Amino acid sequence: MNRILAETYPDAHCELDFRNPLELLVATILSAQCTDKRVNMVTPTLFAKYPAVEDYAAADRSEMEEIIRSTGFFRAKTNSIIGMAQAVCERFGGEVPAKLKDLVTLPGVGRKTANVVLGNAFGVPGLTVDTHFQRLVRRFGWTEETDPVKIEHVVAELLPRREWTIFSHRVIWHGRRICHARRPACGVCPLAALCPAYGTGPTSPEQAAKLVRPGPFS
DNA sequence: ATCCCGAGGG
DNA sequence: CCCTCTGGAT
Repeated sequence: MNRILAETYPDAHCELDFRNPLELLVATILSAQCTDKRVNMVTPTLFAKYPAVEDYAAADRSEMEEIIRSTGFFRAKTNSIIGMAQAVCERFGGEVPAKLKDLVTLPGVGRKTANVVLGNAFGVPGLTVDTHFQRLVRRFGWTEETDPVKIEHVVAELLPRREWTIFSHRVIWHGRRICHARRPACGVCPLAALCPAYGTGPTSPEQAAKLVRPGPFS
């Protein structure tokens, strides 16, 4: 399963734009229930206006809400970003912490967001169990669990630690392109022969081909 | 379990 | 109209 995904998505990587851990943390908070593409449309303006943690911590709420409005949940996300920044300044000396235990104490930062930052900004292997990941590993038949933490532990047992971050990206890319929540493109899926959920979506190649969403390296 | 919330696809 | 998009806090 992992081998085929690796061959299909040799260039899988984090698609959020960022230049440092703080920017990735902010971008990941914004990515909740929103496409990465949409996040990348607002972060250039956001990062220019708030270059440092101190700038977020002192930000005007309505000004920030205006910038991130199109990502949805904009009031909650503004509170999370400002609260996160204040906590980083007060409790971590202005540096984004590089430990899961510390990251999840920040407002608006859960286990999934923390693992994204660890894996992509700090080089610490982590499984990012998001909505795609949950759906896919269950369709693969790897687990029946619905609790993200349990799913994370099950998958951690099945893969070498060094594969955790890249595997998460491959799964997410596959979920975006082919294995959609609604009508997965089973007819053109490279995992079809191995997948217990084959048939969830259209199995004819012609029908399925119409459902494929082109990715950056399609 | 429910709320937060906008944008795009079917 | 409905559902879904790299969730987290209450």
